[in-house]
Amino acid sequence: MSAGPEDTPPTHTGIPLDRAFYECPTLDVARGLIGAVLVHDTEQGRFSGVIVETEAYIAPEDAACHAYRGVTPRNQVMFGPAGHAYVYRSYGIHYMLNVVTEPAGVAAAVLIRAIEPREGLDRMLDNRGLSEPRINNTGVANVANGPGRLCQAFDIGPELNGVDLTERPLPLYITAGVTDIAHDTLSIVQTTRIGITRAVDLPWRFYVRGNPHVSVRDRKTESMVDGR
DNA sequence: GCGAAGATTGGCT
DNA sequence: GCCAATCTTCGCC
Repeated sequence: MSAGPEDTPPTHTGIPLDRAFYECPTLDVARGLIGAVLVHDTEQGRFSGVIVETEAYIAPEDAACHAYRGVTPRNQVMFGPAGHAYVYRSYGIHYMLNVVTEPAGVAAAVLIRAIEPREGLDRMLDNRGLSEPRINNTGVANVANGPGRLCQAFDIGPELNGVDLTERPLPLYITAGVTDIAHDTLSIVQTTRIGITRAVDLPWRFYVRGNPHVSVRDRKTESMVDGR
Protein backbone atom coordinates (compact mmCIF):
# COMPACT_ATOMS: atom_id res chain seq x y z
CA MET A 1 0.00 0.00 0.00
CA SER A 2 1.12 3.56 -0.59
CA ALA A 3 0.05 6.23 1.81
CA GLY A 4 0.78 9.80 2.72
CA PRO A 5 2.70 10.89 5.78
CA GLU A 6 -0.47 11.26 7.78
CA ASP A 7 -1.30 7.61 7.21
CA THR A 8 2.15 6.27 8.02
CA PRO A 9 3.43 8.16 11.03
CA PRO A 10 6.87 7.05 12.20
CA THR A 11 6.41 4.79 15.18
CA HIS A 12 9.88 5.18 16.62
CA THR A 13 13.29 6.75 16.00
CA GLY A 14 14.88 3.38 15.25
CA ILE A 15 17.81 4.31 17.48
CA PRO A 16 18.14 1.89 20.41
CA LEU A 17 18.17 3.37 23.89
CA ASP A 18 21.77 3.17 25.08
CA ARG A 19 23.33 1.52 28.09
CA ALA A 20 23.65 4.82 29.97
CA PHE A 21 19.85 5.06 29.99
CA TYR A 22 19.44 1.56 31.45
CA GLU A 23 22.12 2.28 34.08
CA CYS A 24 20.00 5.05 35.59
CA PRO A 25 18.11 4.47 38.85
CA THR A 26 15.56 1.74 38.20
CA LEU A 27 12.51 3.83 39.07
CA ASP A 28 13.65 6.47 36.55
CA VAL A 29 14.06 3.79 33.90
CA ALA A 30 10.65 2.29 34.71
CA ARG A 31 9.00 5.68 34.33
CA GLY A 32 11.13 6.61 31.32
CA LEU A 33 10.18 3.48 29.40
CA ILE A 34 6.54 4.51 29.40
CA GLY A 35 5.88 5.75 25.87
CA ALA A 36 9.02 4.12 24.42
CA VAL A 37 8.71 1.51 21.68
CA LEU A 38 9.67 -2.15 22.01
CA VAL A 39 10.85 -3.75 18.75
CA HIS A 40 11.33 -7.47 18.09
CA ASP A 41 12.65 -8.36 14.63
CA THR A 42 12.01 -12.00 13.73
CA GLU A 43 12.17 -14.17 10.63
CA GLN A 44 8.44 -13.69 10.39
CA GLY A 45 8.79 -9.91 10.44
CA ARG A 46 8.79 -7.05 12.89
CA PHE A 47 6.72 -6.73 16.04
CA SER A 48 6.57 -3.32 17.69
CA GLY A 49 4.45 -1.39 20.12
CA VAL A 50 4.36 1.41 22.68
CA ILE A 51 5.15 0.44 26.27
CA VAL A 52 2.24 1.56 28.45
CA GLU A 53 2.88 -0.26 31.75
CA THR A 54 6.05 -1.17 33.70
CA GLU A 55 7.12 -2.32 37.16
CA ALA A 56 10.44 -1.91 38.97
CA TYR A 57 12.14 -4.71 40.96
CA ILE A 58 15.19 -3.66 42.95
CA ALA A 59 17.34 -5.94 45.08
CA PRO A 60 18.40 -6.17 47.81
CA GLU A 61 15.74 -4.21 49.70
CA ASP A 62 12.79 -5.41 47.61
CA ALA A 63 11.44 -8.72 48.94
CA ALA A 64 9.43 -9.25 45.74
CA CYS A 65 12.55 -9.12 43.56
CA HIS A 66 13.87 -12.45 42.25
CA ALA A 67 17.36 -11.38 43.33
CA TYR A 68 16.27 -10.65 46.90
CA ARG A 69 18.19 -13.64 48.28
CA GLY A 70 21.25 -13.34 46.07
CA VAL A 71 22.48 -14.88 42.83
CA THR A 72 20.78 -18.00 41.45
CA PRO A 73 21.02 -19.62 38.01
CA ARG A 74 17.73 -18.02 37.01
CA ASN A 75 18.38 -14.45 38.12
CA GLN A 76 22.11 -14.10 37.33
CA VAL A 77 21.48 -11.81 34.34
CA MET A 78 19.97 -9.27 36.76
CA PHE A 79 23.38 -8.94 38.40
CA GLY A 80 25.09 -8.26 35.09
CA PRO A 81 25.41 -5.01 33.12
CA ALA A 82 22.36 -2.89 32.35
CA GLY A 83 20.58 -3.05 29.02
CA HIS A 84 20.17 -6.83 28.76
CA ALA A 85 16.90 -8.76 28.62
CA TYR A 86 15.86 -10.92 31.57
CA VAL A 87 13.28 -13.45 30.39
CA TYR A 88 11.92 -16.10 32.71
CA ARG A 89 9.02 -18.54 32.83
CA SER A 90 6.18 -17.87 35.21
CA TYR A 91 3.79 -20.48 36.57
CA GLY A 92 5.34 -23.00 34.19
CA ILE A 93 3.32 -21.50 31.36
CA HIS A 94 4.08 -17.89 30.46
CA TYR A 95 7.21 -15.87 29.78
CA MET A 96 7.95 -12.44 31.29
CA LEU A 97 10.19 -9.78 29.73
CA ASN A 98 12.35 -7.51 31.90
CA VAL A 99 15.18 -5.11 31.09
CA VAL A 100 18.17 -5.12 33.45
CA THR A 101 18.97 -1.77 35.07
CA GLU A 102 21.69 -0.20 37.25
CA PRO A 103 25.45 -0.85 36.92
CA ALA A 104 26.81 -4.40 37.02
CA GLY A 105 26.71 -5.80 40.53
CA VAL A 106 23.39 -4.18 41.38
CA ALA A 107 20.52 -6.58 40.76
CA ALA A 108 17.49 -4.72 39.43
CA ALA A 109 15.17 -4.80 36.45
CA VAL A 110 12.04 -3.34 34.95
CA LEU A 111 9.20 -5.69 34.02
CA ILE A 112 7.39 -4.73 30.81
CA ARG A 113 3.76 -5.37 31.68
CA ALA A 114 1.71 -4.03 28.77
CA ILE A 115 2.14 -2.72 25.23
CA GLU A 116 -0.04 -0.90 22.73
CA PRO A 117 0.57 -2.77 19.45
CA ARG A 118 1.94 -0.99 16.38
CA GLU A 119 3.68 -3.11 13.73
CA GLY A 120 2.84 -6.80 13.21
CA LEU A 121 -0.64 -6.78 14.72
CA ASP A 122 -1.94 -9.55 12.44
CA ARG A 123 0.85 -11.92 13.53
CA MET A 124 0.37 -10.88 17.16
CA LEU A 125 -3.25 -11.95 16.89
CA ASP A 126 -2.12 -15.28 15.38
CA ASN A 127 0.35 -15.79 18.22
CA ARG A 128 -2.37 -15.00 20.75
CA GLY A 129 -4.96 -17.21 19.07
CA LEU A 130 -7.29 -14.28 18.54
CA SER A 131 -9.35 -13.47 15.46
CA GLU A 132 -9.53 -9.73 16.04
CA PRO A 133 -8.23 -7.05 18.42
CA ARG A 134 -11.18 -6.99 20.75
CA ILE A 135 -11.86 -4.26 23.26
CA ASN A 136 -14.11 -5.77 25.87
CA ASN A 137 -16.63 -4.14 28.16
CA THR A 138 -14.02 -3.24 30.72
CA GLY A 139 -12.08 -1.26 28.13
CA VAL A 140 -9.20 -3.68 27.85
CA ALA A 141 -7.59 -4.32 24.47
CA ASN A 142 -6.80 -8.00 24.72
CA VAL A 143 -3.59 -8.34 22.69
CA ALA A 144 -0.57 -7.36 24.82
CA ASN A 145 -2.25 -6.15 28.02
CA GLY A 146 -0.23 -8.24 30.44
CA PRO A 147 3.35 -9.50 30.82
CA GLY A 148 2.56 -13.04 29.65
CA ARG A 149 0.30 -11.90 26.85
CA LEU A 150 2.81 -9.45 25.40
CA CYS A 151 5.52 -12.12 25.29
CA GLN A 152 3.12 -14.43 23.50
CA ALA A 153 2.07 -11.69 21.06
CA PHE A 154 5.68 -10.59 20.38
CA ASP A 155 7.00 -14.18 20.18
CA ILE A 156 9.42 -13.57 23.06
CA GLY A 157 10.77 -16.73 24.70
CA PRO A 158 13.66 -18.09 26.77
CA GLU A 159 16.10 -17.84 23.83
CA LEU A 160 16.10 -14.07 24.39
CA ASN A 161 17.19 -14.29 28.02
CA GLY A 162 20.41 -12.32 28.42
CA VAL A 163 20.46 -10.68 24.97
CA ASP A 164 21.92 -7.18 24.77
CA LEU A 165 19.34 -4.53 23.89
CA THR A 166 22.00 -1.93 23.03
CA GLU A 167 24.49 -3.67 20.68
CA ARG A 168 24.08 -5.50 17.38
CA PRO A 169 22.62 -7.68 16.07
CA LEU A 170 19.69 -6.33 18.09
CA PRO A 171 16.87 -8.79 17.48
CA LEU A 172 15.22 -7.05 20.41
CA TYR A 173 15.55 -3.41 21.47
CA ILE A 174 13.71 -0.37 22.75
CA THR A 175 13.74 3.04 21.05
CA ALA A 176 12.56 6.45 22.12
CA GLY A 177 8.96 6.67 21.03
CA VAL A 178 7.83 8.97 18.30
CA THR A 179 4.35 8.33 19.48
CA ASP A 180 1.20 10.33 19.06
CA ILE A 181 1.81 11.79 22.51
CA ALA A 182 5.06 13.31 23.70
CA HIS A 183 6.43 11.69 26.84
CA ASP A 184 6.28 14.95 28.79
CA THR A 185 2.56 15.23 28.21
CA LEU A 186 1.71 11.64 29.09
CA SER A 187 -0.25 11.31 32.28
CA ILE A 188 1.62 8.61 34.13
CA VAL A 189 0.04 6.87 37.11
CA GLN A 190 2.39 5.55 39.82
CA THR A 191 0.89 2.88 42.04
CA THR A 192 1.47 -0.54 43.63
CA ARG A 193 2.57 -3.64 41.74
CA ILE A 194 0.37 -6.51 40.57
CA GLY A 195 0.33 -10.19 41.40
CA ILE A 196 2.96 -10.27 44.14
CA THR A 197 2.68 -11.35 47.77
CA ARG A 198 5.67 -9.55 49.28
CA ALA A 199 6.50 -5.82 49.41
CA VAL A 200 2.99 -5.22 48.14
CA ASP A 201 2.87 -1.58 49.27
CA LEU A 202 5.82 -0.25 47.25
CA PRO A 203 4.47 2.12 44.55
CA TRP A 204 6.76 0.84 41.84
CA ARG A 205 4.30 0.34 38.96
CA PHE A 206 3.84 2.97 36.24
CA TYR A 207 1.20 3.14 33.52
CA VAL A 208 -0.44 5.53 31.08
CA ARG A 209 -3.61 6.94 32.59
CA GLY A 210 -6.68 5.88 30.64
CA ASN A 211 -4.81 3.76 28.09
CA PRO A 212 -6.98 0.74 27.11
CA HIS A 213 -3.96 -1.56 26.76
CA VAL A 214 -2.96 -1.33 30.44
CA SER A 215 -3.46 -4.66 32.25
CA VAL A 216 -4.96 -3.45 35.52
CA ARG A 217 -6.12 0.08 36.34
CA ASP A 218 -6.02 1.47 39.86
CA ARG A 219 -9.12 3.62 40.10
CA LYS A 220 -8.29 4.71 43.62
CA THR A 221 -4.92 6.18 42.65
CA GLU A 222 -6.33 7.63 39.43
CA SER A 223 -8.98 9.52 41.35
CA MET A 224 -6.38 11.34 43.44
CA VAL A 225 -5.31 14.79 42.40
CA ASP A 226 -1.91 14.09 40.90
CA GLY A 227 -0.59 10.76 39.67
CA ARG A 228 2.83 12.08 38.68
C1' DG B 1 16.51 -34.83 47.53
C1' DC B 2 11.54 -33.00 48.41
C1' DG B 3 7.82 -29.92 48.29
C1' DA B 4 5.66 -25.52 48.23
C1' DA B 5 5.23 -21.21 45.87
C1' DG B 6 5.07 -18.32 41.99
C1' DA B 7 6.25 -10.66 38.83
C1' DT B 8 -0.26 -15.16 35.01
C1' DT B 9 -3.96 -16.37 32.29
C1' DG B 10 -8.39 -18.16 30.81
C1' DG B 11 -12.48 -20.46 31.86
C1' DC B 12 -16.35 -21.26 34.83
C1' DT B 13 -19.74 -20.20 38.82
C1' DG C 1 -14.76 -13.59 41.94
C1' DC C 2 -12.63 -18.20 42.29
C1' DC C 3 -9.75 -21.85 40.69
C1' DA C 4 -7.04 -25.04 37.84
C1' DA C 5 -3.18 -25.43 34.58
C1' DT C 6 1.78 -26.42 34.46
C1' DC C 7 6.66 -26.87 35.72
C1' DT C 8 10.82 -24.60 37.11
C1' DT C 9 13.11 -22.68 40.94
C1' DC C 10 14.56 -22.29 45.34
C1' DG C 11 14.34 -22.92 50.33
C1' DC C 12 14.81 -26.26 53.65
C1' DC C 13 15.17 -31.06 55.70
